[in-house]
Amino acid sequence: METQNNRQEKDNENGKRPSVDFIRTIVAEDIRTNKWGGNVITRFPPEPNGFLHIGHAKSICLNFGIAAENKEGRCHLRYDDTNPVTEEARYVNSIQEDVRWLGWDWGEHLYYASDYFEKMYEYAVQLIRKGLAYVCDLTADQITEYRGTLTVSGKDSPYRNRSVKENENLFRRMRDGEFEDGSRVLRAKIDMKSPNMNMRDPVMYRILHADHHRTGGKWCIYPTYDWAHGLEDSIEGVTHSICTLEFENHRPLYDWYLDRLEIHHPQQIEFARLELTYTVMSKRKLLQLVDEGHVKGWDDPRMPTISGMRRRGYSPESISQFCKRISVSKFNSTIDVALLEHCLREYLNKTSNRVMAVLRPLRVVIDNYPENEVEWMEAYNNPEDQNAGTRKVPFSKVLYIEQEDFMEAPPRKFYRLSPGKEVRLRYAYFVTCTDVVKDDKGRIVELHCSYDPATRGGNAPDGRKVKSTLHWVSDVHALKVEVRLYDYLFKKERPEEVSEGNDFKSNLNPNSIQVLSDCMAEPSLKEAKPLDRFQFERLGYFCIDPDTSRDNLVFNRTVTLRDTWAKIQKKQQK
RNA sequence: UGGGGUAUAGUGUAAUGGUAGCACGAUUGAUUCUGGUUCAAUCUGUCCGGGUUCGAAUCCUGGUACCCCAGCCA
Repeated sequence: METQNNRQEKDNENGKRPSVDFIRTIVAEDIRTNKWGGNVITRFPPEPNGFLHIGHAKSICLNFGIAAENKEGRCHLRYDDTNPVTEEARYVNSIQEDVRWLGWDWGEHLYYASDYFEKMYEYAVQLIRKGLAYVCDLTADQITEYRGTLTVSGKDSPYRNRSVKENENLFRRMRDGEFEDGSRVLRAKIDMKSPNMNMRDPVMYRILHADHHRTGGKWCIYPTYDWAHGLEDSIEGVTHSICTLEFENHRPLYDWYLDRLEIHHPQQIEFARLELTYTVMSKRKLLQLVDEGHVKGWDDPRMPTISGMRRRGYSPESISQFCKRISVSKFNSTIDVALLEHCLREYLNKTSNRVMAVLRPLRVVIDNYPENEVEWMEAYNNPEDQNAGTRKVPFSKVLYIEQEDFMEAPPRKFYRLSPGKEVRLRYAYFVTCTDVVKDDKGRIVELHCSYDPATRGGNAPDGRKVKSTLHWVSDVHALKVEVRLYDYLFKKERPEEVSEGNDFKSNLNPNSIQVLSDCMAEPSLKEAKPLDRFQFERLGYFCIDPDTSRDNLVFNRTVTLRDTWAKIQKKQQK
């Protein structure tokens, strides 16, 4: 919010009007004209049938954000729990945890659509009495048939003209459980010839003898989305009911119900849902990945779920920043995941303590360094944050460096270690490679180097420069840790683009996870706790996974550092 | 001639009749004890055709493309 205010000030300085998205423009105009008595009441209305994902975060930041920006604003967290067959209490809990983690507070405004069931029933009776709703005995197939198609208008149900009395009686008996699932529905009497399919006598209630996660067996009729949603908004006094684009066609129905009932009528506003490259965003597809075991659960660090991203090492700040940057519009867009990663790195760079860890260790012996000697070298915890202080890192005769930091026959622009070359070991000494030891298959197993004692701390008194600085870990002090490397879940930028006969899962990336169990980390990491974040120098940002145990530290790679060398390599290969 | 939406650099997003700007990205260079960070420069754009106007991304008009709708899901 601070950023938002700063931006507005800056724009005003230039004499320009602050640029805000179209929804905030509407809200601001409504405040100016006192349309809602100065109130701004929004809501975030998830159905508890899955975990929240980054797309929901966009909606959360929008709804809670708008409320927070306005003096009289508030945002409700409301569970849209009108379908007992797909909803579960465990989802209710995860949703609250995620919204809270993202930094938002609904205060006492936590609501459930299921708490309004009685009230909704009464409103339905009102509509029946006004002759605007009727009980229909057509089967589901028949209803579909009578509805017509996009280009052919529908025809009236034979039950459309039942008397008010009969409708009231039948509806009462639906509620009382006299009828089987699917045998009858309550429908709004609107217009079977409407070009908008949603207006062709939509179903308001269906019979469902199913236990609800909150109301248990109390109800056997459940309201449909269109009937329920506007009532929920109305009952809560919502002013701006913000939803995604696919509900645009439903707005006339939203308006119709509230107009006929003559009750508080919020304004529905639609925006484009978030799509991201290299991932899928629909709950249905994410559920499929979980159920079919393509990932280890809703909170798998590869998932675009809030819980997955949290476990991966994302901060709420970076997600909020991302939502701010992408803004809100009605254009169906796909955001480059690089922008998300940019926001992530931006935050992590400023806040993460640096440590040294080696992912694929290569043993290095410093031949001229005294046996059994240990020096504790001073290292900055975070060069971006002076308050982060320093720590001591042990240096000794036998070390590990990264396998990829050594090449026997280096290509052009390879600045790292190779035979005869001198490099710096970060915060320690300059070393020169003197010998390469191989096994009988010709694989490099050990390096021998000499060090220059005059370069202690990392600088040469004679002023000579070195092209490269390597990270390292002392053998005897090293913590052996597990590191899980993640890549995009899908190989294609747009996983939905598939060849004939395939679905999005054919684009799954088989290498989206790689587990390294023989990594070496500096000893300061010993006391790290789940969700602690670090930068492994020169490698990326890492976060302790909850799978960590006392004798096995497990790290998730949140995101790599930007890697110019990798780009050069890629180009050289071409 | 079913209805409802949307079109601005590669990706997003501003400009509300008056210099098409910003971010990400890409490229190049500088700085650097992280090939990180930071800094500088460069790159690429108004869907198409007419019209109104001194002046159009913006207004009018005619096209085109894409998205959504035929659940008793939300």
